[in-house]
Amino acid sequence: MSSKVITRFAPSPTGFLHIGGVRTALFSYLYARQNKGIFALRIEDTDKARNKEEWTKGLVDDLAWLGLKHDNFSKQSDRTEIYKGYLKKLIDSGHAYVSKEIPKEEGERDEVIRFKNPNKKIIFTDLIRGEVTMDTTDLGDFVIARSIDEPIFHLAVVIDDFEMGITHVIRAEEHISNTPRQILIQEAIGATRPLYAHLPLVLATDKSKLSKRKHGETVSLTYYRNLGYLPEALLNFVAMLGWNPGTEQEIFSLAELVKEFDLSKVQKSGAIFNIEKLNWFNKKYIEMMDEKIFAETMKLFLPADVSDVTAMKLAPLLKEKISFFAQIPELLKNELSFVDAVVPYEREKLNWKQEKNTKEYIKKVIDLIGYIPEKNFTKEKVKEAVWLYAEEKGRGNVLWPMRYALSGMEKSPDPFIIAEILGKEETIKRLTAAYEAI
RNA sequence: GGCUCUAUCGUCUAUCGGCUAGGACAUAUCCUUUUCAAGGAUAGAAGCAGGGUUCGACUCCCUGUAGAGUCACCA
Repeated sequence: MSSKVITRFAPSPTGFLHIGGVRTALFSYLYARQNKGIFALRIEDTDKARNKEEWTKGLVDDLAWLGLKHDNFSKQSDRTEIYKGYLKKLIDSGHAYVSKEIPKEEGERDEVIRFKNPNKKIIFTDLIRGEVTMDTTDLGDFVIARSIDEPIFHLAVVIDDFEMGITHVIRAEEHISNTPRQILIQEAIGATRPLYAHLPLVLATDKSKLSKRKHGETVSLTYYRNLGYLPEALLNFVAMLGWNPGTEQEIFSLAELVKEFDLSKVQKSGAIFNIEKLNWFNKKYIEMMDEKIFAETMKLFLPADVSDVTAMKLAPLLKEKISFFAQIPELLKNELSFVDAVVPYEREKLNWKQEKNTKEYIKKVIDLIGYIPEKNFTKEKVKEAVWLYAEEKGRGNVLWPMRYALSGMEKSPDPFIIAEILGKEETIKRLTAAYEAI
């Protein structure tokens, strides 16, 4: 019988879900799903001093937002009795002992439980790195519990992985040096050894491990979530950090990742988190977004004073411009500020290059679009009304002043879409103002 | 410092002994275009160093170098 694959993601609730954690969770999820296995979420909250219930909620919520559904959920704080049983057995069998200590720091006990280190060489196979050998001698008799009721990380991990039947421990590279001592504990309690896969680290631009202390809030998923990055884009981006299918495909849905992901193709070296690439992925996913969903999401980032009608007209424009939603207010304030009011402009700039007949062109444009019924004032209709004339007189000669009169800016979207956004009345008003100014 | 891991364009990476070293992001230029953006095209840009092994090494081995991780009564 081949045992069913069971993977787990085991964060500690001491802060926001870390971007590296996102990838660890994703790879564990992918591996479980592609093998029709189980993906477990386990909250490692043995350190009472640092944990907060709200972080647990945040972790669960973030994972749900990403679409990484877990099949079962557990919390180490619910399992102290179980650890206690193992701890007793370990002490009775001589694998562990109560040790008198001299507390070095505040909060430290004068009595802890240490593991009796057999001081041997541990060799384990890592699915990504191959064979790793370490001598546990230099570990000494390490602490496995603060007291009989308070196990620490190493003990709890081993017991849980064993009891939950975890077959594949997929975790970050920083745990590689913890593995030998965990294997020692496994052997002492008679647990089977899971398969290990230590993922390369996600690095900051300076090549150091992304850490909250050093790199601030930009290491948390929440940060990107709040900026309006899409979960699909984040997942896709993070998946390509350290893994690739060996083909030239870059855009992958979660379902495709489940199909294509290959643990043995995971990179050995750390990957720098490159925001530019994330932006590119996110832009691609925004392009693929359904219009309605885009509009709804967009509203969350729109300043309160933008009316729903204007918002709807703005949507297609914004959709092709932004990389992430939080860029919207800034865009509205600068590039798209003409929506609210005429931007004061320089009269001479109404002329396309050295053109002298601008006044005449503007007049004609006002006439042409005047025939369009107000309720039918769309960018297609406006273009239709003006296009032939523009072709005749030279597109630049006609369209540049039209656009400049409407936006007051040298760079802006095309005049037709601006006209639609402004509406007939405002469009004619602005064109007339330009006509009179020149 | 000990232990461990890692090492191809600026960044993410392909190559599992045959390479004119491929792709993507970013950058630059050009085209398209009323401007911007988008789109299209093109360009520049890499095998850490030194030894082996081999007909042939980016690929395998060794040494060095560099970087990272870890050395808690955190996880």
